[in-house]
Amino acid sequence: MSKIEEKCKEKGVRLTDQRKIIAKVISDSKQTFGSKDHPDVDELHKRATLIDKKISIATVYRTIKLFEESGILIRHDFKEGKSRYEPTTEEHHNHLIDINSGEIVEFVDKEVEELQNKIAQKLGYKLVDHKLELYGSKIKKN
Amino acid sequence: MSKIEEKCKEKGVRLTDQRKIIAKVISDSKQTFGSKDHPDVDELHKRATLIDKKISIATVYRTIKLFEESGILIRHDFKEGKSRYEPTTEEHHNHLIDINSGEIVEFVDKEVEELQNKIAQKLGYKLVDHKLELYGSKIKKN
DNA sequence: AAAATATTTAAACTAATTATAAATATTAAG
DNA sequence: CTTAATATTTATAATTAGTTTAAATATTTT
Repeated sequence: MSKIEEKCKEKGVRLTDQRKIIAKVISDSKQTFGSKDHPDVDELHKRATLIDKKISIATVYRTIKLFEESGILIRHDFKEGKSRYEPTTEEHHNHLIDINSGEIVEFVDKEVEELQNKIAQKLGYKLVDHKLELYGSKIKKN
Repeated sequence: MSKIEEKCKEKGVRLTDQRKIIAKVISDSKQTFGSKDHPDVDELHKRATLIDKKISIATVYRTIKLFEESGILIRHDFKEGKSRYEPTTEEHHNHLIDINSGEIVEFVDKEVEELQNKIAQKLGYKLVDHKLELYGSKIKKN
């Protein structure tokens, strides 16, 4: 059973066949593609239909939304228009997006996290969510 | 003449009546509403029609795009779906979005800027663009 | 002032996403 | 277990933000 399936049980989300498939697809994205993945809805649908060719795009959208609301996965709206998804990880991380290839590099930086909290507090706010995205191009070594 | 009109001249963007109106609306957004504003296209259109009720939404979209490409204004894609706009400022700044009211607080933090550069470099990238958004709720004082 | 070029308008079109109604599957009650 | 009640899925229609197009208007060039 995938980690996402476990989480569904925890959160009381009923697991239908379709949801199991979508859960597996998302789970696998991290496993087999590594942190470079983060598929969009079309890609999730495409991968899901490899398992069950009858699954509809509407179900993918609905399930993704359900999973997001249950904190099972995270949606990202990078600068490209389409949303991209990844399973929720224990540790919060940020993203660097390669502007040439679209590849994603994940990183964690404690300093940044602390700084963000400090800033919010100074402005009189309680930090609820935050987004740090770096866009860059690869430095070639010689 | 508004600052944005001046910039258009600099960049060689021809100023039609409609563009002048839209330029004024954006200029005024910072002036009269302060940093809390950042209107979306609908709001820009609404304000523009107060000056000329014949101006079409397509022109607003086209002009906004033109202004953005000329570096005259900045588009933001916060978590709400619609893009919101502000005139380009000399100094780069970040945004804290009030999740309850949609209000925006702008802030500058040198430490954050430096940190971002350092992180990108460490990952082997040249930082081209970056986005830091904090989402928070107001702390009530007692 | 006429010809060439650019912009605007209104309306049609896209792409991503959401809602709806009928069909199918799941759960609960007898 | 078998029917009624509830939830989910499918296919399709609707919606929303944004873009494109063709005809009308305006601006610039000659």
